[in-house]
Amino acid sequence: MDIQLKRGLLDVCVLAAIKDGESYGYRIIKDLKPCIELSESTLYTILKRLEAAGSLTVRSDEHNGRLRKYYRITASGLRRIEDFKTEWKEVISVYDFVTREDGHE
Amino acid sequence: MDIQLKRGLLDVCVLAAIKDGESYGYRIIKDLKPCIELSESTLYTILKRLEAAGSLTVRSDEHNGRLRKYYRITASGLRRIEDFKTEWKEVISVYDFVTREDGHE
DNA sequence: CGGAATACATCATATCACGAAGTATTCGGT
DNA sequence: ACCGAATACTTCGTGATATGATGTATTCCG
Repeated sequence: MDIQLKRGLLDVCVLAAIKDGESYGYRIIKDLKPCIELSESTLYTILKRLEAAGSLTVRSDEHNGRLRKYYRITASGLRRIEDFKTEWKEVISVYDFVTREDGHE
Repeated sequence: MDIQLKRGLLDVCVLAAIKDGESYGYRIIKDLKPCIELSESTLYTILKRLEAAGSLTVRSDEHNGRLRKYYRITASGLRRIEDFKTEWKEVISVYDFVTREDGHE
């Protein structure tokens, strides 16, 4: 998918990936793979950004002697998904403008 | 609208604004206003980018003693709009993922 | 006469996706 | 027992991009 189009979707995709329960980085990437592809460097940047914004919380835990960071969505993060849905109406109207058959007369 | 969402739409909006006939910068902004807002600096950056990409051609003309640059969409630009429509199917499937009621079980 | 509108241009800045590279552990196959 | 793949997270540099600020110059309207 075009990188510019992805920009508006990635953050909210990551939030959607954890909205039904805690998850961690590597698994988020795999869960999102059928939906949208993103690299590790991209994901961890996004997770940090979302944490800084208060959209999710982090908890470090040991899993088989290996560190894992579990991410959980917050109320603010859920709200962000709702805001996205609201904004989507605008996006659709832009899409309609772009794909309309004939012009502004 | 969220700036990240706009990023995927602006180029194609500008192309859509000239797809039914030549237009110029200031008018494009006004024509797009009901659809999507963009500043002059943004528009002229986009027009330059689209020209470099061969999506449109420019023609300078004098209008009431004042310079005007008229932009016309090319076949490649029209194709770009078609590509956008194709990609939109992916976008919709991402949207469905984000807004699905319940999780990946 | 003056300010708003028209019209285009340049620059600096902030945000962001991504590849590359690194560290460290576990697991499966032979 | 060994080795490569998979797991898991981190940091750094780069390139693309939207935007505000600022500038220049002309026309139109009250």
